[in-house]
Amino acid sequence: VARQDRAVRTRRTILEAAAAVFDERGYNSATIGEILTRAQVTKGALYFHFSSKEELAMGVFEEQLPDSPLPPQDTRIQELIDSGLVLARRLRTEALVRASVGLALDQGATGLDRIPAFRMWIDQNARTLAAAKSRGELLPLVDVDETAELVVGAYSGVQLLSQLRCQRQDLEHRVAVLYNHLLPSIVVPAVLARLDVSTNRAERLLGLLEEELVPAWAEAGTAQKGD
Amino acid sequence: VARQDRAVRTRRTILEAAAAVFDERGYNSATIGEILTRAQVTKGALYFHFSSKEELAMGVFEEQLPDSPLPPQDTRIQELIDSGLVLARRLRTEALVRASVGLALDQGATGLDRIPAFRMWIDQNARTLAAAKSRGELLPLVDVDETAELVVGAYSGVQLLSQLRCQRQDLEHRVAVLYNHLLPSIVVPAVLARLDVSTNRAERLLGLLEEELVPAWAEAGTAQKGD
Amino acid sequence: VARQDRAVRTRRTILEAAAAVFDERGYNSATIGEILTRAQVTKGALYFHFSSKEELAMGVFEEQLPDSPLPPQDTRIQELIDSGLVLARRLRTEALVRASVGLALDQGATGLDRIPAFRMWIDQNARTLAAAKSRGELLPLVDVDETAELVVGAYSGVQLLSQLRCQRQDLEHRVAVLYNHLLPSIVVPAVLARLDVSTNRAERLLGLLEEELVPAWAEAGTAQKGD
Amino acid sequence: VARQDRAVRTRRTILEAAAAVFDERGYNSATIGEILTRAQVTKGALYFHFSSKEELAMGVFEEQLPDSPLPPQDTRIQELIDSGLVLARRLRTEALVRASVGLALDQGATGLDRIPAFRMWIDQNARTLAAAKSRGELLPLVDVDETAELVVGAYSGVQLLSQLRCQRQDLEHRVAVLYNHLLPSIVVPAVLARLDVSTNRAERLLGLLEEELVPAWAEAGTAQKGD
DNA sequence: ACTGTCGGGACGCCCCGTTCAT
DNA sequence: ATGAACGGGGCGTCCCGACAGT
Repeated sequence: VARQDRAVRTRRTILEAAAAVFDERGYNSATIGEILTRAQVTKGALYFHFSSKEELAMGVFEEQLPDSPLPPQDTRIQELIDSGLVLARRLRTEALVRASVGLALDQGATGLDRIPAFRMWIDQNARTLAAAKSRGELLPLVDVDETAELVVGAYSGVQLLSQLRCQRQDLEHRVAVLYNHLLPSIVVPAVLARLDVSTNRAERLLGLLEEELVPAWAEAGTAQKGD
Repeated sequence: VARQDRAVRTRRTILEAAAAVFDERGYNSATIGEILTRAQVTKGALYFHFSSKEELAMGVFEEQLPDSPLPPQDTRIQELIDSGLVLARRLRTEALVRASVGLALDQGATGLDRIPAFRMWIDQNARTLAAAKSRGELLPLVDVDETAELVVGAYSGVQLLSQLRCQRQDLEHRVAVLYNHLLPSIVVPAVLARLDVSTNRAERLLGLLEEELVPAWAEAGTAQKGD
Repeated sequence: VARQDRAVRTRRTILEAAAAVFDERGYNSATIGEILTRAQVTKGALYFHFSSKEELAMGVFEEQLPDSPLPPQDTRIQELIDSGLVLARRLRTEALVRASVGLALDQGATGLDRIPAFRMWIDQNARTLAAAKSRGELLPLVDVDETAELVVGAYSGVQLLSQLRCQRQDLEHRVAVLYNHLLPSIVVPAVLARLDVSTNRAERLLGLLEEELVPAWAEAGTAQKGD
Repeated sequence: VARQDRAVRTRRTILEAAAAVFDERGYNSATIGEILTRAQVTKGALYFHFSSKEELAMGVFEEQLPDSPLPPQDTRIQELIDSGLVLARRLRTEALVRASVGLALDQGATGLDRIPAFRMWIDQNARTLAAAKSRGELLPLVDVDETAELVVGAYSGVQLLSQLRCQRQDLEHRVAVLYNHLLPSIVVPAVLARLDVSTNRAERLLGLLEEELVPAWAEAGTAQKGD
């Protein structure tokens, strides 16, 4: 099994390097060669784990799926905000997440099916919004699907601009601004007043997670999901 | 001089083809070869007009600068909306505009200075917002610069998602949704009630422009600018 | 006739520019474009006078044929030396001569027949050596043809090395050294003692020429040639 | 390791083909394509071993450095002659040597540092001449450095002319002629009389080398070097 | 099972000599 | 004599196999 351990590590190394390069250069300009150099791995190794550049990209793509589940909140809409803020933070700190989003937005990623990634993201938001609506958190006129697409689209754009202007350094702030501007037209005033959209909320949330309080409500969270 | 006419036409043909390819493939994946094929032009012709792929991209970039001036409106904020809606429409109908925006958002466009394009767009919005604010159209807490960046970022993302999902066919609708969600947190209620954010407004505005009523208030518009 | 004057001047301008570029870059790396720029002439003009790059090179090649005839000397061998020293000087000062020699030595000059140039040069030397021999200036064992080829070959190499080391700045000195080393094995001691191989001899000779004493023995020279 | 063997062979094949093409066409006119064809190798193979045309040229350049050491002789000046004659022979029989010299003389070889090659050659000659002088083999007025440069330059030119006229077929003869003409003004008569400058001397020397008498005085030679 | 070396070839960009209408 | 267009290659990049070791 020692063998497999190493294999897993190698795979991870490659993925990490690929993520970095994809993020910096975009799919097309990223070269296998640079990934190789950065991962300190040879062609043979890479092609053992991934049989093509495309598959490598898909590997990066899928690697970050396990969204860390977040602590449940009073309102669904707060949970929506939380996931957005946490994503912002992870975008700044985790190359794989960065590359994932980058790839999804990269027009040049020929042959990569970028739609599912957005679908998942949108659906996730739509589900949360639907739950919020059924609990009376949203204004009556809100169209859940439309809003979900809007939020994802706007978020993507904000992230892109942040990247262009300052390497995403102010991403969390920009995302907070985005939510602050969108929520008044989505959420009922009573709920709106109680939402926390502060910039450092993501940090606090992730702090909690690492304190291993996680498992507790991780289960609770999934149990509660179907309410 | 007839000679030069043809040159101008050729240049235009190339630009148009380049715009299409850049739009479809992204800067990096676009190949000179495909542009050549699409433009029905030879390498020689292309390299006579543009000395490199990069310069070609810059050509596309600059070609659409002439924002058609729009008719002045009662409120500045309505003018902001108008420019957004009109841009949405042009994005759907004009390949060059499409490519311009695509290029500006394209990470792979090495050596292309994408920042100025955004700067201009943001500044334009910031100026309009400032004017609106000084006329009491905005809520007191609105930070003009922050909001301008937000609007541009969100718009970009919405446009990107629309492209991905349906080739921008519903772009105008999505932009309208965006404005409908953002404005309540920006504009004072009194003004908000009078805004027109209908999807087909862009079409109507551009219809007017072509009726050549343009010159009339084009002058008036500039004269009034200083109010 | 004014027309023709201009044509001649244009032709000359082009030739001069071509010479410079050929000299600096070599035949293959020289580009029509650079010649055009340097000559301040358009493509049409160039292709009116020379129908191809090759022909242009041939033009450069032939332009310097008119070896300025030199004043006759007591011994034929001194005349041989004179022509070598004068060539050295012209190589330093006249771009066309430089380019001519450069082209003749340029392996990359595809399609250019470089042999005739050498033939002429060798034959010229052989003739002078033969005359010298018939007048008893040479050692009995000297093989005129062999020696002529040797001199031309050695001269070429010395020139090349001088170019490589210092842009031919010391060419005249090197040529003098060459003659000083070769002559003892070619010329009879009595003549050898009276030869002038000083470095600045070329300058003095060319000085004379410009004082227009030229025509006088120019005729005399050709008359005497057959002796 | 069998793998590596093949690589070494491939590398050699490429070098050989490159040498041939560089020799025939000159650096600039030589095309990678022709080298590929001649070597029966694909671009991938070539660019695995050499990352650019320039580096390929440098490879050719360095490959022939190992001057076969020659048997020591009674006089240093004879050793000088020997090295010249042997080089002449190798120029005729070994493509790599030919290309090396060709490249060094090729003006078009942009980016190739041709000067060191000449420096080495000149210095080698200068050292031998200096040794000869200190042993009283040379005429008192001989300037060692000047003469070394002369010899190298003249040799180069003679070689060039031989190539042009008959593909270097008579190179050894021409080199012999060169030495025969130069030596009388360099060497004292007593030594001069005993020198062997016969055309086929190179062949005899190389014959000895192959008879494996080599090692014997190869050591002796280096030991003796300091005398 | 995994890693490294060497090689294969399709393109990509662009340079450059040349022609054609005017 | 000119501006515009033509098109053949040139060099180099890059994704990827084919195997040989381990």
